[in-house]
This record gives sequence, structure tokens and C-alpha cells, in this order.
Amino acid sequence: MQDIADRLGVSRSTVSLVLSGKAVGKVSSAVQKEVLRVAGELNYHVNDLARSLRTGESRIISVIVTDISNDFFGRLTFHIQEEAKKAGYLVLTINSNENIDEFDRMVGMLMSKKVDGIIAVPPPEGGRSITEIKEHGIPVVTVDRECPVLDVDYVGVDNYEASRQAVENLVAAGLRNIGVVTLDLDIPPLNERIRAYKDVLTEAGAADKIRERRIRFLHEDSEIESMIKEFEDCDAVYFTSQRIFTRAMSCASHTGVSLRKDMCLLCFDDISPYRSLDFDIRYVEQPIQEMARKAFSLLLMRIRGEKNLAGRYLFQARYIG
Amino acid sequence: MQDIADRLGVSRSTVSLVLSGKAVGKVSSAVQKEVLRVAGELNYHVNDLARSLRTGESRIISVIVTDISNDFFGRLTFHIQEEAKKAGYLVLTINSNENIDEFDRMVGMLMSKKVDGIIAVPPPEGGRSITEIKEHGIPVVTVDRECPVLDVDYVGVDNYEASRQAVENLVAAGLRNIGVVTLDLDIPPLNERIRAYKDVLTEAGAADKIRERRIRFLHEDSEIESMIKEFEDCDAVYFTSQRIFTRAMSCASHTGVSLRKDMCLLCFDDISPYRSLDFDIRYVEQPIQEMARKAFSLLLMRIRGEKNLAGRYLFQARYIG
DNA sequence: GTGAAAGCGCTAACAG
DNA sequence: CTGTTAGCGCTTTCAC
Repeated sequence: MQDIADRLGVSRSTVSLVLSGKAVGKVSSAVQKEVLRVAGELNYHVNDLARSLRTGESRIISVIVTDISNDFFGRLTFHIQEEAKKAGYLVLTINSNENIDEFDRMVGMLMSKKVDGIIAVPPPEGGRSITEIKEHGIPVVTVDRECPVLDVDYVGVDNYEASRQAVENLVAAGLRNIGVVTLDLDIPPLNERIRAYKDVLTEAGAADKIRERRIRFLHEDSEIESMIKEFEDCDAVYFTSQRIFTRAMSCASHTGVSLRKDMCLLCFDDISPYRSLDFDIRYVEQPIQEMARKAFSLLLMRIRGEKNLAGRYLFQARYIG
Repeated sequence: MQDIADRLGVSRSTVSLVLSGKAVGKVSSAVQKEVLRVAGELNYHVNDLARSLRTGESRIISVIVTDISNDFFGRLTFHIQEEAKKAGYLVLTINSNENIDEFDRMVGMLMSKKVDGIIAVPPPEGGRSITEIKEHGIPVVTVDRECPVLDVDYVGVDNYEASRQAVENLVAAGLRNIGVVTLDLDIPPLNERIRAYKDVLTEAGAADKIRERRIRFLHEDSEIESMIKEFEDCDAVYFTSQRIFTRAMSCASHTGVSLRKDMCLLCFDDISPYRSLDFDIRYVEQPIQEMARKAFSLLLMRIRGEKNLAGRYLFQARYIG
């Protein structure tokens, strides 16, 4: 910076002013042009570390999800990134792998990095870390999974309602023998989806048909095979997330066991590409982009100092049958 | 930091030493314990901005892909992140959306942020930016797409060979009337895959059966429908990437048009979950995790000062029939 | 083994 | 409109 100041015979502060866009009505536009020109020639880039150290804002946020390679989280992250891009923020993405220790460790690193805000999908027991973030005065908004008790912004869908609607549709279509497959994770969305399933079946007088199968995260393949066998006589199978659905399909293809082709397959999350299958495919679609938008705009408000009470923003998921 | 120094009646440098792990044989272990204890109590986190400004390393790398919500890039990014995590690096992920202007702009921001290195999937024409990164002395490795001419590390698969093997298998199975569908992007992997397809068909004396359909990126839906109609009489359809395959399936489900169920569907990238379909599904699987590992370890070597000539690391993709 | 002091590159008063 | 100056929080000689 000194360099470019010297070449023009002006002071560093003048250069700083124009380079940080705060030169309006302070630096003659002739000088501004010159500064920009020389900066371009020298292929100069401001040092954001120094700038951030000084100003206290890094213009970096972080998105912590379970696993970025998961379709739902990948899309969510993508849309958050696009919003961030518009607002001039870069985003550090992090995978917690549903692991509270990794989550905590990464949160620690983020505190050190002085990110301006965090959008997180908290893993089971993630509440403590979320609180820690807040205590450090860093804005945080949770997505997909709500941390009860905590006073923290939350964006998600009404899992119970959407799940209920979907299962009701199957029941209305005469299906009763519906099995449910879920990941063995104690997280609100999954719990709600299953609760709705049980409620609907119970209300339909088919409580005895309730069959739930929990697949351990990261142990999917070995357990899915037995699930498929167990659900052989079902009319329909309800997968509570895309991840479990995809793994089931993939696993089925590898092991040779397979679901009956006349089954109805219901999934929470968009699986429309699979509709070319013989199966009767139904699914629930979450408005991912809107959720991403809302989450980012909330975070931005907080970053800009909004102090009012945390909100709870519930979107409607759509059943496609 | 002063705070914790004061409480213990030592100087800031002593605290710095132990907090940055450089206290061995310099600070009494009693003092070290105390420092750590107080730091914990105060819930203190070093300010990495200041540290980085001083040391010149940010411990942040960046991964620039086309679109993180794309399955292939999502997995690639995920595995790079896991490697980075082990090495103590955080990663800024960026979507170029195949757009050279966005790519250039984001590269500019990264230069300012002083990231320690960049792993990039360059969009068409991305060569110039890659050169710019190198000129700034920032280590960079390219993945998936090779920038010819440039002296820059590259990690990818042998697209021609894998594609060739796959198409040869179809031909050996008696299929001749094979259509190819690809994204309308001028990038080496796609070009190579198609070149192999044409070569194989030509060598089999079926040059007249070559049928190529290019779908414009972001205009998929409208163009896929007509592709499906055009390829109605094919024995097989070869999709050059998972993205185009998934979009085709999804689009088919929305519009009602559909590929004949007795067709053979070949895809470059893993589509094993679709094998439960009636279609005869074949695919080519890239060793994503190994590629991610290689890319990161290469980058790390460069960050650590390795100056030797850029390498070209080709992995073998596996045909699954 | 410990402390004092300089400085990384930038911004923001404030004075001119 | 432009320049001088102090200092963001840390690391790192170098002297004690």
C-alpha cells in the first residue's frame, strides 16, 4: 500500500480510503482513478487479515452441516453460499459428521478465526456449543434441527405436519402395512416425522401395523439388507430422509436383495429422479432455497446488530404423490 | 492475552509461547499448566487474524468447484475437507457456477483473504485466473479438469480410457445404437469422454450410429425432453456425467416423457442407487476419495515449500457393468 | 526461563 | 481534500 502511495506521492491513508470505498467526497476523483489504476497495475490486493484485525469484521461466515456430500445439506449450503456471495461474504463449510466432539472442536476453531456469524445444523447434544457461540457474542442461526430451550434463531420446516400429510395420503390410498426406516439419530426432525407416522397409523386403527426400523449412521449397508427382508411384506416403506433412501437403493443394488416393485416408496426429501422406476414413488419436498435465504438474511440482521428475541421460522414442506 | 498474563503475573510473550505450543524447554511446566488453566477459565480463544497477520499463514485453504450441490463435487469437497481437518486447515468452499467472471472475482477475494492454498476445478477459460494465483505465490492444484499448457499440479482420472472401456463393453454386448448426452461445456473431461465414445463406435464400424446431444447448462429441463424423444429408438444412452443423468431422470418424471425401460443406461459417475430400476444400468466410478487425498497432500507439499515441477496425477476410473 | 519492544498491513480519528 | 499517528492482537528476536 505504501508502494502505491509512494508512486503517486500521496499518503497511505488516501490510498486506504479509496481502496476501501470510503473516498466519496474525501478524495478527488482524479486521485481515485490514479490509485485504482496503479493498484491494478501492481496487481495489488488488500490484505484482509490486517483489515479484519483492525475493523473487527472478517466478512467470513461459517456453515456447519452434518455432511456436505449429502444432497439436502449440499443444496442448503449451496444456496446459503449464493446469498453470501451477493452480500460479499465468503463461507467456511464444515462437516460435523453427526459427531459432537468434532462439532465442538470446529466451533472452537471458528471462534479463533473470528468469523462474523455461523449457520449450524447442530448434531445431537449440540446445544452446548451453540450456547458457547452465543456467549462469545457471535451471531448464530440454527437450521433444520431445533435446539429446544435455547434462545436462538431457527429455520426449518414443520416436520410433523408434512410427515402427517404424506402418511395420511398413503392411508387414504388404502395402504396400511407401512414400514418406516430411519437413521438412528435422536434429532427433532426425524423424531417428528416418525411421531406423525405413528399418530396417523394409530388414528387409522392400524397401530398394530407400526413397524419401525432404525439404521445406525455409518453402519447403513449391513443393516439395510436385513431391513429390506423384514419389510418384504409391506405395502409401502417410508424413508425419513433422502440419505437413508439412497443408501437403501444403493445397498439393494450391491447385495442383490431388493424391495418388491409393486411397493409404494415414500421419502422425506425430493427423490423425483427415481420416479422412472417401477415403484410408486412419493415424497416430501422441502423449500431448501427459501430456507437458505431466510437463514442467511437472519444471520445478516444479527451481524448488523439486530438484538431482538430469537425467532422460529417454519416453512411448509410439500407432499408430492 | 494481556488479561491472562496479568492474572499470573507473567508477560504476554510467555503466554503466547505456551498458547502456540512453542513453550517446550522455554517455560516451566508449572507456568504452562497455569496458563492453560486460566485460558480455559476465561474461555479464551487466540485471535487467528492477528496470528495470521503476524505469521503469514492463515491455515485456511479454499476449494473452488462448479457447484457444491452436485454429487461428484460434494463428495470431492467433503473428502478434501476431512483431509484438511486432520491437518488443521479450514476450508472456504466456493461455487463458480461454470462462470468465468464469478470464478475470477472469487479468486480475487481469496487473494485478499490470504488463503494458504487453493484447490480448483477451473471453469472453461479458467486458465488465466489459475496463472494469476500462481503469480501471487499461492499454491494451487487443479482437479478434474486439466488446464493444458499451464505448469500446475493436476489430479484427475483418465477420462478417455475409462469412457472407452465402458462403451466397448456396450458394443461387446451387441449394442450399436448408442446415443450420447452431454452438457454443452467445453471442458476436457467431457470432451475426452465423448471422443472415446466416437472412437469406439467408429472402430466398430458403426460411425453412422454416432448421435450426440448437447444440453445447455442451466437450461436442462427444456432440452432434455426433446433429447428423450430423439433417442427413443436407441438401444442405449450414455450420459457423460451424473448431473445430466439425474436431471434427465428428474425431468422425465416431471414431464411424463420417459426412456424405454429396456434401454441400457450408461453414466460416467456412480449411479448405483438407480440399479433397482428396470433399466439396465451401467456406470463408471471415479475414485473420489483418493483423488481428494492426493489433491490435498499435493497442496500441502506446496504450502510447505515444495518447488519441483508440477505433476499430473491420473487415477483409474472403474467400469461397473 | 522470562520480559521488553518492534512490527505484520491496515483503518480511523484528528489536525491541517 | 490530504497527511500524521495510534493501535487492532499476536509472534519473535534479543537482552536479561
